[in-house]
Amino acid sequence: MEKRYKTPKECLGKLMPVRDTLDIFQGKWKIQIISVLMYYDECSFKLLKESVKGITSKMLSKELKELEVNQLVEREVIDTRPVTIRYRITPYGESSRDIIIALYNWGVEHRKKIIGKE
Amino acid sequence: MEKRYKTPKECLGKLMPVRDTLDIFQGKWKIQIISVLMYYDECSFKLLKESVKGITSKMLSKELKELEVNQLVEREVIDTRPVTIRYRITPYGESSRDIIIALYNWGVEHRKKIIGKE
DNA sequence: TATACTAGTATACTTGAGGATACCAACTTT
DNA sequence: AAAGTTGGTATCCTCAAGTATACTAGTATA
Repeated sequence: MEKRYKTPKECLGKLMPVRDTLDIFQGKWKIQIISVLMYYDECSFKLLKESVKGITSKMLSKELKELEVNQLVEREVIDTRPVTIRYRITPYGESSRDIIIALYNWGVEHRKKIIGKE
Repeated sequence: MEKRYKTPKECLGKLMPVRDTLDIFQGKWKIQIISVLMYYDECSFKLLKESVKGITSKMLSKELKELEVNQLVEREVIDTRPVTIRYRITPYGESSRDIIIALYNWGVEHRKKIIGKE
């Protein structure tokens, strides 16, 4: 059995997938938007804006477009009067649920720790 | 059994822990630094800088300080000549492993999907 | 003596993410 | 006809995150 050393090069290889993920979910809003869509299953622009507290129309619109490009979210126009727009997580977007859950759980524990101290 | 409706207010409650977590891990580098520290168990400043590709001394120093403040990373000065500095994940920092794993796994699957397309 | 290494600090600078505000089209309601 | 609703755009602006570059103390090594 050969001896293995940990190297920056090997480390970078392990780090790459994490970097890729961070690239896609970067920014203040994308994770929050996905979380909200997972909560509601489907959602109008207005309801999203109310639920992702603090976000402006401009940012919400921009972030939704980027999430669409990456096929994490889909936008459906329904021919009613007036037109209804429905945002929804795609099946692929569903694959990020583990990330959301991990973030959620950590946040819950973190809050317990912080409160326990004060 | 009472009927339950999903509301922006209830949604915000569910979203709060996620927001808390995002606040702490925000930025381009913190998750990467933690990932690298988990890879090596312990690590010098130099090795960290080589492994977190692209980071500058200033950013690495700054981010490490913030991670220390949040008790996710510890810095040990060892009285050798020259002085050795050892960075390490704290036990509390270890609790973020699930997040790192989720990000890693998603990145791996994402890469498969992207490559499969080209 | 001169060069090199570790672990950073100091300073100046850039840039783009995000915020604030106003506005718009298409439609409905009163 | 006027006001309200949804689902956004269009501009302008700010600030902090991040970059670039140089430099330092203390030690070791050639």
